[in-house]
Amino acid sequence: MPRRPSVSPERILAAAALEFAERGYAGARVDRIARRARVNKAMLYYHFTNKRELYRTLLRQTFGALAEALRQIAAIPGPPEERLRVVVATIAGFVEGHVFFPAIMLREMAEGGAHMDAETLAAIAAVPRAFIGVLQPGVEAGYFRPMHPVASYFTTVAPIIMFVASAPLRKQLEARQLLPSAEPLTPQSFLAHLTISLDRAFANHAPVPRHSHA
Amino acid sequence: MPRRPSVSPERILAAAALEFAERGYAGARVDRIARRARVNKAMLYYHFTNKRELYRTLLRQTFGALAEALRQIAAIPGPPEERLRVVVATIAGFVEGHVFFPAIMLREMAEGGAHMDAETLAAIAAVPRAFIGVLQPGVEAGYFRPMHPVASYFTTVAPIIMFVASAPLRKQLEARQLLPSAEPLTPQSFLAHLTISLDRAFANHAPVPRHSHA
DNA sequence: GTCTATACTTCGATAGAC
DNA sequence: GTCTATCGAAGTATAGAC
Repeated sequence: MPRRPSVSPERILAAAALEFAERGYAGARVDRIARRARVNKAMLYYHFTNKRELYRTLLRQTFGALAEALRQIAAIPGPPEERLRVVVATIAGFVEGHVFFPAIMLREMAEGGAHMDAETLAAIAAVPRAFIGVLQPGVEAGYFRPMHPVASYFTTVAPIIMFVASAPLRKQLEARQLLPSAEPLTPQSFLAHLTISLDRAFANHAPVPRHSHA
Repeated sequence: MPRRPSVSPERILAAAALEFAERGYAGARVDRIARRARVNKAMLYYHFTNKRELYRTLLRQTFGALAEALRQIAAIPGPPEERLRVVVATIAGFVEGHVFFPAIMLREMAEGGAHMDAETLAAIAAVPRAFIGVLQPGVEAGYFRPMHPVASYFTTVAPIIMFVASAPLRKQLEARQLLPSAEPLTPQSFLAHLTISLDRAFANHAPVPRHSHA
């Protein structure tokens, strides 16, 4: 994923991603996106019609890519616990390659789906759907305890997204020594903590049911 | 906490809370805040100088109140596991009384501390500090497994905030049947899920150390 | 403390030449 | 496809009467 794509629409999308992540939809400036992409503003409108369409395109593309990455995990062989670990690693890896994503995801939840059309909503929904597609078989097979799929989604995804998205704010707090932590928490050790936590949180301690006698 | 305080500054703050939560700092309109508070726009500037000061005041007040609520948990007697449950319930209760809070918290993390001064940063930092003040003694006493305090903070708080904040978006997805969930997940059952999850995730399975032999 | 009217600025979007 | 110039709307903030 090159940081400076040579084709205009891609460069514009890359610049838009950073701008929307940093400032939000309302705070983003079309002028600034064009400048960051080193294209003329009229060029931007030529390719994307308006600010809203540019934003929607970015959302569709980004959430779609994450959903696709998660869907591929379902095919991985091995115990459900292992796939859960891969889910966490996959989201973390996606975020590493799309640094703008956590902020945009937080903002979209706060906005409650404003400036979105049906297609964009579907792309967003594809992420929890893919997650649930990977995790739920493990619940049904009795490896994980009975859980509402949406609950397992938020318990897993929220910490990753919020931890990564809050990095700039945490950095500010640490610089002013407003956090009591001895050593700053690295992404690696946070992911290790989360993986262990989810392993324990989701494990089914009851005997694995063979067939339902209902 | 009355929804329609009779004094102007309070009414303005209440209106600002909703507006900033729904639209974010850049998307919020001073005109709209004034209208929602049923005060003249000039009145708003008379009390709060400008939009930025109004926003900062809101943040200080809100994060300060949550931190205060969390600090009081440290005094509650009983095992650390019980205090962890109280922490979850306290945050959930706070959110219930401050419906605007989750969206604002998500937006602030995404913004990375823009438009904040030292005092506001300190108020925000007070929340994790208070959380850690409640949880960390349980770690040191060996009731919880060794964890970086900031990691435990995000593992606990992120799911609550993101679940509640995402309610409007989830509602949209459910209305279009884009989520595979049989029944929609209620806040109550989500909190039950999270409480059990954290209980297991944080529990120390190793024997409780008496005194360090270091 | 409260209100009306308005100054000043910024921003999204387009016209129209090349 | 690309660029310059600019329009019109919307927004923050204030002046100044009461």
